[in-house]
Amino acid sequence: MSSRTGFAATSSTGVRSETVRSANLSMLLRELHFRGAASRSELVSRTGLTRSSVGALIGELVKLGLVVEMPAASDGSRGRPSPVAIVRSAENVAIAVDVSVDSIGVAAVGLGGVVLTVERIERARDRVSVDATIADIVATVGMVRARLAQQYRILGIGVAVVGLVQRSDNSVAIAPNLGWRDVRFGDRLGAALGHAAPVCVANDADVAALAEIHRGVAVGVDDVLYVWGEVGVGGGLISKGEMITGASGFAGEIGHLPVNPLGRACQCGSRGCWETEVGEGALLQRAGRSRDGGREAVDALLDDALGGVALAVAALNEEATWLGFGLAGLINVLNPSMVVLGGLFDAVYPFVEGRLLDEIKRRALASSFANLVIVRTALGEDALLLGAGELAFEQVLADPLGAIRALTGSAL
Amino acid sequence: MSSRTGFAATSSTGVRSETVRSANLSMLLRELHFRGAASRSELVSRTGLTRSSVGALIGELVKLGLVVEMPAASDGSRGRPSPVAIVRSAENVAIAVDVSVDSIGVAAVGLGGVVLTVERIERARDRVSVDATIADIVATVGMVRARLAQQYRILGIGVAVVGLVQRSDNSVAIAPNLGWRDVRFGDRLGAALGHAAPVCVANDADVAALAEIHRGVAVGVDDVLYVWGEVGVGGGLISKGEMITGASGFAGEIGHLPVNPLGRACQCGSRGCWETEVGEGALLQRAGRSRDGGREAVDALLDDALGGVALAVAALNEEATWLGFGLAGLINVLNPSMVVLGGLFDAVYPFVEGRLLDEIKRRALASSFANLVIVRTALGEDALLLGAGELAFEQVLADPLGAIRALTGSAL
DNA sequence: TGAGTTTGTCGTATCCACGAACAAACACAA
DNA sequence: TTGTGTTTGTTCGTGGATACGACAAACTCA
Repeated sequence: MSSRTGFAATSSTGVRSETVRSANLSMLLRELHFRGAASRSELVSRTGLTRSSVGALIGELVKLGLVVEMPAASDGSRGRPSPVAIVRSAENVAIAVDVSVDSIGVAAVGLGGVVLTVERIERARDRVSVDATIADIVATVGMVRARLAQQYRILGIGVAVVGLVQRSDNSVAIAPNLGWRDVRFGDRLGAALGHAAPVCVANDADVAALAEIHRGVAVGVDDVLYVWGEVGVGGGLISKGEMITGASGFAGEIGHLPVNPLGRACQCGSRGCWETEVGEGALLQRAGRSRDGGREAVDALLDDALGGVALAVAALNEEATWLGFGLAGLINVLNPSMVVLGGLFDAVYPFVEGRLLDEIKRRALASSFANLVIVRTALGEDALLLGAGELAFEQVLADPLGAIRALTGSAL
Repeated sequence: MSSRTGFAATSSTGVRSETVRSANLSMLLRELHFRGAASRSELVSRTGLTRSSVGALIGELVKLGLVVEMPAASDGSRGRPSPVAIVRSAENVAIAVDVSVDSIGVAAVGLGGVVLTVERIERARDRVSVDATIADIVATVGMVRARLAQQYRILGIGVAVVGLVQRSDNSVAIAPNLGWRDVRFGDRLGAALGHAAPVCVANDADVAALAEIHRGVAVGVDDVLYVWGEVGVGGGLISKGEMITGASGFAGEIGHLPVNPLGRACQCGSRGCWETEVGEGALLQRAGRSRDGGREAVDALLDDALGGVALAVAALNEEATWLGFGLAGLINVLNPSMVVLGGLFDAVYPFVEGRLLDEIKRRALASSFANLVIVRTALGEDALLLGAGELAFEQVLADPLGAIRALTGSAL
């Protein structure tokens, strides 16, 4: 069904002509934000709008302080040179926050996706309460902001949390590793920061997936399955270029796909969940190590495997088999054109590739496997912060005029 | 993220003012098609458009022959009565086709979702070739059309096929039960029917899900998991009110979710697929019956269970357990707000309900289970035809003016 | 029968993109 | 250096589409 008319069909709200303006502004800003600086003539050909329209629209974005135009330098080609429009990264920032168990990361991300400043603080396991977390975030945001020299405004605040996040109200339904339950985290953090910019909270795997489709290996890919492993396993599901959130925002909990009826108990209450077979603990245990050795233990295990230690190799083989078992199922269910592996799975990939692909090929439908690409993440440690930045920018990108107007104290 | 601006954000095509007209026409027609007849004043309040706009738009739909207005009867309330707009069902029909293994169904579905005429022909297992199928469809369409008295026009042709359908080109990638492989079915059927109306082909489970969200129990529900069982198991995934098709259109093949590492071989080449545990064959075999006894054997089994036959009860209990095992996984992955059970699962539901819910509750995340509703399908045998009708109407609904114009010989 | 209410219709205003005409800025060749 | 051709920004008028206000129409109720 190529029914992409350019409008969302389900919204039963009438469309006025101002909506057109808003949509075109949004489109242009998205273009500059995601695909980088572009000359006006490039924008004309990319958008299909006329020169006059693009001129007026860019003018409005400039007036909003989101974009500047460079004075039209000659690039050697014939004809009058076109001024290059570019987002004002340094002046329009998002505060990106990554709430993990062992650390809290905060970054100022400039429009366009540039990480301007990063601060990460480690924290003890007894400082993961909601209040302590918020206090730590506020302090770290202060550090980040102190290091920003120029004048700037904050367009939004994006937060990635290790837990189930209810997207409708930015609340955390449950975060087992933090001991949180039904916390209106977005509201509370917003109040604590005391800033006008909207706060948007999401699950960490979803945020990582967002980073991957906007700034990573999956740029331009419409149907992506992002799989992230560590102690637990999380996933981000992208369909038609958009996140599948599910009814409450809990979609993507692929770590709790039951795969082994005879498996071991999972912390979620079930047993035989995928993450009990492919999580860090299972891998380490199979290699005869302590389940909670963490990333260092995994690295040691991989060294062993390189050295040919049989137990390590066997453990990785079993990891590959179970990884393929679960992935094949998800591929059959979702038919993605790309699977992106992150975290633990990124690390072990070189050791499991052959067996993993065999297992997937054996279990996935041939038609779905045919056009599938499996890749490792291209983003480093800042993936979550990049994604949280995109989360924060989403509102401005969707409606530049409205969002900037909403920031009343936005006199740049 | 409530970034529903009314426009699709990713489309990098400029929006012109004609697009506004098209979107509003589409919206009004959708309203009348899905929610039934409505007075002009109702439409005004539902869409947020002004009286003048609604008047003009309805006028255009009338001119296109899609809608008629009833002469404004008084309904007892104060004020000037508003004329009621209603779709012209009898004059605007879709040809809906259901290609199953044992039979072919063809219906004429009127705009608004009224089934005007149905014909179903049984066919032998040796008449499932592509050519024979197309011939049978053409003949049956002829029978259906002969029974339509009034003058009418065909707006589209929707086809549900038991197999993997590539949505981009309406081709069937593989249909094991029919022995088809890489068949450009849409194009060939269109040519054979020799009609101007566009042909749209989709997987049968997807089509059934479409029927369910538009005309069944899932009307108005945005995130739905439709699960359909028979010999095989299929699924239709709805996210934010739209079908998740996957990159090629193969998404929803939940029957091939691996669930049992020690399971039996599946026809897909893998082993331990969900459908080898919950399909008709498995249920019958566990009850000591022949695997391919078909629906009659299942009914007999259910009778046995009612009579307290131990083997039948045990088989149903095991069915419940495995059904819950797979459903829990899908619920964790997709976080739907409603699961709809069809076919075999609809039939066995009264016998498995308790154990099924227990199993899901045990294995699904509490947060995802909390707001979940599990229901049986509300649609009878014609579900596939209703869904195929919606498939066919989609283009007209998305762009009434353009679609009608494209039907050049559309002089009603 | 008249007052009050709700709704359709018509003309005007507004918003927005398009298109044509013109000017500006460049490369290239004589 | 100058002129030509090319590409692009700008300005202004036009057309499409909805909003808004005024007025007429149709109905209920007292």
